[in-house]
Amino acid sequence: MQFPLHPEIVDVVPKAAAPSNTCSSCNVRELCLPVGFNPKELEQLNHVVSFRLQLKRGQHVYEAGEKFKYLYAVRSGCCKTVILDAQGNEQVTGFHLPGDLLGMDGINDDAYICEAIALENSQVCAIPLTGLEGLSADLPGISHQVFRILSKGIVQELQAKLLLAQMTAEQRLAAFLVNLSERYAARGFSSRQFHLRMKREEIGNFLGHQLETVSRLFSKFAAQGLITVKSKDIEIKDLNAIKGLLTDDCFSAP
Amino acid sequence: MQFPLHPEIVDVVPKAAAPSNTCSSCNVRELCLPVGFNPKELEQLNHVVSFRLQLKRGQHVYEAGEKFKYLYAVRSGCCKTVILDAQGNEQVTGFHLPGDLLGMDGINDDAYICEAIALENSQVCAIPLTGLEGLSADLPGISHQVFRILSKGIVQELQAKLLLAQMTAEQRLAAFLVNLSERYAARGFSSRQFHLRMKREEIGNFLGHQLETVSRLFSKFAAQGLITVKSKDIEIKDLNAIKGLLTDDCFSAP
DNA sequence: TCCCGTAATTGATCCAAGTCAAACGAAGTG
DNA sequence: CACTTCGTTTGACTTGGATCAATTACGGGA
Repeated sequence: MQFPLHPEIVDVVPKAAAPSNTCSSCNVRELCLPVGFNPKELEQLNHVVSFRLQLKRGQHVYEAGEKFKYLYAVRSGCCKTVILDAQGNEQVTGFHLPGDLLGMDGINDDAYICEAIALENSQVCAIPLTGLEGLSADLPGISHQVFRILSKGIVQELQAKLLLAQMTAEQRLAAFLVNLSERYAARGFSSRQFHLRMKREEIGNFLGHQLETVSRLFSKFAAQGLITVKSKDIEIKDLNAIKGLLTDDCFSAP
Repeated sequence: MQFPLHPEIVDVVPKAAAPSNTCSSCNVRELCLPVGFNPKELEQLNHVVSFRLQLKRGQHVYEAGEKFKYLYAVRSGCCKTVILDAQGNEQVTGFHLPGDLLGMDGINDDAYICEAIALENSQVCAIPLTGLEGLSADLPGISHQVFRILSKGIVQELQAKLLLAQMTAEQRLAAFLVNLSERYAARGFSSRQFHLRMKREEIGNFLGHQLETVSRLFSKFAAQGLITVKSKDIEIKDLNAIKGLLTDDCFSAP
């Protein structure tokens, strides 16, 4: 079920053909690049978005080494980003939900360092950076918005560093669940029940562990009554207890 | 020997008093924010830099939680950046040499997430982001330059993630030495001999290991003839062999 | 509906790195 | 200069998670 690395044909959703498909009407606009934009700014952003891609599960949004052209905003679905080392080992660098921006690693060297792959059928919006720069004459706040979003990317990576450098496997998985729960909640989905779009192997890789470790910990958490696990369906039963694992104070008050 | 967290008095080096202290004349300008700038752009940048700080070893450039005001460029010396978790555990997020920019994590939420501390007597230049934004009317390339530098920060963190998630202790220390060696070389210092400004504990923390592990590996590398270690003075004896550790192919050609 | 390939679980064993501890060395202070 | 403190090295032992291996469960296609 391997899709071609870079599909020749993808469904391009032209702006004109789907007038409802705008940033102004997008239900993740407050989680995405235009967070806090006024209607005028939103309207301008509509014109900057070059196109929208409909991706099937397994398809690439962009590949490592490809020339940087766009930032991509996830509009629906779920993507993973991956960095490859010299020997071709994959390291999953993130899981991305609607509103998340992909491709920020490509600006520096004008080529994507990571690659982004859809974990389920997904829509992404292609936003040319030059287009945003063009807007900044009219709307001077745009550049600052991009600064903030890039800075947010840095902060997220720094926090991931903390997780990878200091936390136990148990804590990492707890942090992963809390993070997903909060992000689903922010998007209007249940924070208690959700369906994992990635497999154990990808979770393990992302967290710096093996898939067996992830599987064992899911079982352990379930046995402790913290969650229920039915394959990829997770139900959070005791969010506070899961959060409690993150503060490694083993003498914490009951 | 604990310095006050935020010293009341620091030596402020006013621009007017030290005309040679400009970006145009700075010997790390090609490694710093103005990489690739033409003389006109450099001249403009001189006026944006608000002040330069002279820091003693142990002094903070900025603290976590402090309101974001400036990006700081290391002009001389060496700084570390540190992120603190909920329990106050420190995670060293980077070691910064002349030309490196600090504080990019502060843009997102308008407050610094990390803190930056001088590891030796150091000079840093304070660059207000608003000042850079002000320049972009005249010099439209400035914003893109900041995008690139923020993107570079993201790429560096992604590579660090790869290191923390996949590499053995040996590989991490090897990567650390190669990285330092290359960065010293880029600054015109010896790539073979250098003086570590940080202690074993800080190296270990940065690499996600204990200080004992770092110490043992320095001894091991020395026993293998890859380096010599005299306290904090390192001499690289066989850079290729050290690089070879990074490609974990144990059947690599001789 | 039944297959078949993929994903997930669980067990047994092993090892890299952590932890604890002790001794040594270097650097700053009165 | 000696004292004290901080940093480093090295050893002995422990352990969390990796690795190897064997089932079991799931999901998509005919």
